[in-house]
Order: sequence, then structure tokens, then C-alpha cells
Amino acid sequence: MNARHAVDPDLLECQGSQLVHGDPGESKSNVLRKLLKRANSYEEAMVPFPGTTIISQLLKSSMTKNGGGAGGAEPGFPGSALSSAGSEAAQEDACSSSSRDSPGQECPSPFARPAHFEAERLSDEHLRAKRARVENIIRGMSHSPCPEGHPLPHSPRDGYRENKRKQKVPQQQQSFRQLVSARKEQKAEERRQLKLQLEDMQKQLRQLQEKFFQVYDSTDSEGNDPDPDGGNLSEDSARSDADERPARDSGQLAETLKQELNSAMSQVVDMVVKVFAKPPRPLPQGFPPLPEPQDPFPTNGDNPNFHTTNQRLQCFGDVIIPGPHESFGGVPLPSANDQTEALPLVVRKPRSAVGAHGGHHHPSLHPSSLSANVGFSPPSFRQPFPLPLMGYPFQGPLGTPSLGYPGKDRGSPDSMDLSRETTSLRTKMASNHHLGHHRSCSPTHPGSTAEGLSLCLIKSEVRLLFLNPRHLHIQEGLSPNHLKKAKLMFFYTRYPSSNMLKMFFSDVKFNRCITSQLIKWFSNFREFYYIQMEKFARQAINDGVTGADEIAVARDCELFRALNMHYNKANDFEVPERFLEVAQITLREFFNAIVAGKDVDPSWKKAIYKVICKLDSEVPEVFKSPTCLQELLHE
DNA sequence: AATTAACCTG
DNA sequence: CAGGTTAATT
Repeated sequence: MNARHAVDPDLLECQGSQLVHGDPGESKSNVLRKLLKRANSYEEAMVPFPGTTIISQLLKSSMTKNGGGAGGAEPGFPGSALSSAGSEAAQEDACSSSSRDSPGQECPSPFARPAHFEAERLSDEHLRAKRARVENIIRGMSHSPCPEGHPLPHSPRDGYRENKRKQKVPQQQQSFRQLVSARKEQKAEERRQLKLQLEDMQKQLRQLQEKFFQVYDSTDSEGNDPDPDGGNLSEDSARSDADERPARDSGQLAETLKQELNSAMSQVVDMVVKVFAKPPRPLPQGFPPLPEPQDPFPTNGDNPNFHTTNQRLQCFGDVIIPGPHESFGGVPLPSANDQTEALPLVVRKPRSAVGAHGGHHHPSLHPSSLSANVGFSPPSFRQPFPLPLMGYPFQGPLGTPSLGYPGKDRGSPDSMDLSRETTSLRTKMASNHHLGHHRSCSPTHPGSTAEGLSLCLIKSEVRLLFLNPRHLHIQEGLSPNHLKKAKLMFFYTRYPSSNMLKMFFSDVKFNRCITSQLIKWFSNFREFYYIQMEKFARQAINDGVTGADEIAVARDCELFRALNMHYNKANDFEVPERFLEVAQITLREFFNAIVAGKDVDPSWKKAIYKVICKLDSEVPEVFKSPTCLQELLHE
């Protein structure tokens, strides 16, 4: 009997990845709805187009209004009572729901009625006119000499009614025409209004953009400020200078940093190009929820620039925010202080962050490089980034932990920054896409059209992505991705030296805390490893295994499943064969020791450790790359 | 005194 | 997985 038979199958079972529940974002879509209502005075319940901007929404709605009206008016037939009733019911719903705010209000005006209802009414009139014409013809026939002498049964009353009808026909036709022309006028007026509003919004957007760029440029120069707290670069060089190092070292450091910055930039460019190339994918909801409830991190109140910059930057994003503390149509929006962008975890006690397995990187994003490095950065290093990120969910089609971080459902805010930002970008792409569909604006005049503006937004965000310090390589903390990498490295080395760790986590700025944290990680890994070994060894003994050579560790055995579940939970990494051998050796060591009764000695495991620590193999070079996760897991 | 690993606990 | 403790090592 071998180990795989010796295990209680109930001990371990595959855990499905946990469902991520995204908040429906009710309030946000309400905001949008109200906005849109106010904008075009239509009561029709508009399903917020997922991930579109207000402008694209407006455009879209006006388009459907203009085009959909004609198509929606189907010819009336006697048998259409059902559909008529259905649409009337729908109309009632729309009315009741829309007038809920002010009870007693009727549906404002025909102008504001849903197009399909209006069409229904028109077709009804049309039907009556038709019927009248037919009856008119019949009546004319009946007045002609009847050879059979069978006049149609006509009561005096019928004659009266017919006279009325006879008169009514032209009236109806006239009113129909009037209605149509009135409607045309109304539509034209509505279009004018929409256009005005759109232009107005474009103006606002332009102004806000200008504001933004002012702020942006100023913060940019602030970032280059030699103030040690100004940014990582200066902090780094300051530190190295103070480290009594030769001047050329800092020169080299600068060169290295420049190179890294360049590569980061080019990677971001690649990513952005990828994002652009991809067809827009609708987001799950029009206006995803803010992540504040999940955010366990305190707002950084230490950074003097935080709030001001934050507020100043508020003018930028998918939605034009009226002002720092204003609201949209009476619906309060999160203010600058509400923004809960993840704040840096102090390296000293980064428990929450390090414990999080929340690497939410969509495979399609693969910003490669970046996601592996998007970790937390120190307070001084961080730049508040409210709007472009605001309103994007932690999860979603782009943010789902599809790379498999099924572990804890705590998300690491930082690791998702990039996802969120690219989501933002993609959202803009989506809105651009819609604009392009409905309106053939020439993109050659960016800024002069809504599409151009949207492009501007995208470009701006690309710039932000480029210059966001968080996307640089060097970081001061360990991210969930680093943890994942460390776990995969455990398949090769159980006892990595500090130097080795520095080599393989070159994108992390090492200090005592980081080092000891990494060491602690591997210590924890070992702990789990040895506990499993002892457990399965005892199990084998209990199951009657007599010789160590009966024990084998294969990929389908329970022991391996347990280990794999722990270090490679997403199972997206091919565990090296050597690890199986080492595991088998370890298991046999435990087995033999226990069988020999050595476990009576409190330090009986030490001998085993001594053996196992010699079995480390070389970690592949890829692991030295900060982007190794992407390279390893998606080949 | 500092570092590290194992151990224990939450 | 992190915090804390202990013991061993340098």
C-alpha cells in the first residue's frame, strides 16, 4: 500500500475558486440615469450602457430615438390588441416608476412619452383612418343601384353615424398629419436641445481637461522635486548618496532606473496598444461601485498634497464631476475624501496586503511586467489618483481574479490599480466605439468632436499610466504577486538564502523588513510542507505501510494535491519533477523516523531538515524576471 | 547584539 | 500568513 491509498479522501478536496460578488452599483446607475433623464428629458428607462461615458450615452439615446421611432411603429392590425396592451402596460410601468418621485404627475407630455407608445397611438389612428376609408367605399357601393335590390341594412342611426364618419375621415387625416409634423418639430427641438447640451458638456469637458493638465503638469514637476519625499527616484538616489557610496554608483543607479523606467514605459505602451486593439467589452454595469467597503486601509492623512491634489484631480475621469463636493442631479457623489484608493501599506506591518491573494489580473491585460510590480508604495511615493480610478470595481470582466487567486477574497488594492486603470481606458475605448458607430466623426480633429474628446481622455490616461510611479519597477513592498512567485519558487528551493531572495526579487527595494518577510514566507512554506509530510507519513504508518520504499509521491496523490493546493493553488504552474522527488524523500524520511520511534525526541525533525535543506535545486532564471509570473503562467 | 529557524498561536 | 517566543548561531 502506498501513500495515495493511505489518505482520507475527505481531508482535502479541490476548492473551487471563490465567487466574486460585484456590487450591482445601484446608486451609480441611478446617478447615470438621473443625469441622462435630466439631459434629454426622456422618461424612458434607459439601461445605462455599460462602461460608456455620459456623452456617448446621450448620443446613443438620441440615435435610438431618431432611428427607433419609425421602426417601432408597426402597422396596426385588429389582432394587435395583445401587443398594444403589453406596450401600454410597459408604458404604465415607465410612467409610474418615473413619476415616483412626484406622485400624481402624469406622463409629462407626448414629447416625453416613450417612442413606442407614441408609435402605437399613431398606428391606431392610422388604422381608424384606414377603416373609415374602407367603410366609405362600401357605403358608396351601397348607394349605387343595387341590382338585387338588397340594400344594406341601414338604420337611420347608422346613416347618422356614417355621416359623422364621413366628416371624420379628413379630420383624422388632418390631425394625423398635424401630429406627425408636430412630432417632427418636437424631435427637431429635442435634437437641438441635445446638441446644445452635448456642446455644453464638451465645453465643460474641455475646461476640465485644461484644468487637469494644469494640475497634472504641476504635480509632474513636483514629482521631480529633489525633496526626499517627493518620489521614489529622488528618495532612492538620496538614500544611496547618503550611503557613502561612490558617486558613480548613484550614476549607475540613475542609469538603471532610467532603463527600468524606459522598459516600463514601453511595456505600458504595448499594453495600451493591446487594449486599444481589442474590441470593447461591455462592463457588467453602467457605473460600477466604489470599492470603499472592501478597503481596509486608512486614508493617508500624512501627505500634505493628498487632499488638495486629490480634489484638483477630480475634474478628470469618465464622468465630469461638477465640483469637489457637489453632486449630480441631487445624487451625492463620492467626494475626494470618500475616495478610498488603496493606500500604501507600511512595510513594517503589511499584514493585510501580504496576506491578500488578490492579484486581479485579467489574462487579456497582461501588461506583463507591470502587474507583477504593481504593489504598494510608500505614502510619500503615492500619488492620489481619484477619478480615473473612481467608480471602477475591484472585480469585473477585467478585474476578475482569473489568474487564479482563489485564495483569500481580500483584494489587494494595489495589485488592481493597473487593472482598474486599464479598465478605465477600455471603458473609454468602448465609448469611443459607440460614438464611432453612431456618428461618423472625423477623428482627425481631436478635441473638436466628442470622439476626439474621448480620444483625448484616453491619451491623457495613457500619460497618467506612464507617469504613475506605481507602475515603475522598483517598489518598496511585497505584493501578492511576489507571494505567489515565492510560493512557486518553493518548488525549487526550500531554504533560499537572503542573497538569493534579493536576486530573485530584484524589483523590490530590499530592507530588513522585506528580507525578513520573505524569509518568513519561506519559513511558513516549510512549516506547512513539513506538517504535511509528518501527517502523511503517520497516515501511511497507520494504514499499514511497512517499508519506506512503498511510499511514492506522484502528481495524483493526495500529498501532492495538498502541496500543490498550497503553493500553486491556481494550478497554473507545472510543478517540476524534482519537487516530487524531494517530497518523496522527505516523506520517507519522516516515515522512517517515526517508524524508528525517533519522534520521541523533541528535536527529532532536525535531522530531517538537515537532509532536506541539501536538496534545493536551482531556481530557473525566469524567476529573476519581475514579469516571470506572466511568462511562466501563460505560455 | 543581531540573525535565523522552528515552534506556537490567532 | 503574521506575530511572538525560544533557542541556536555568529
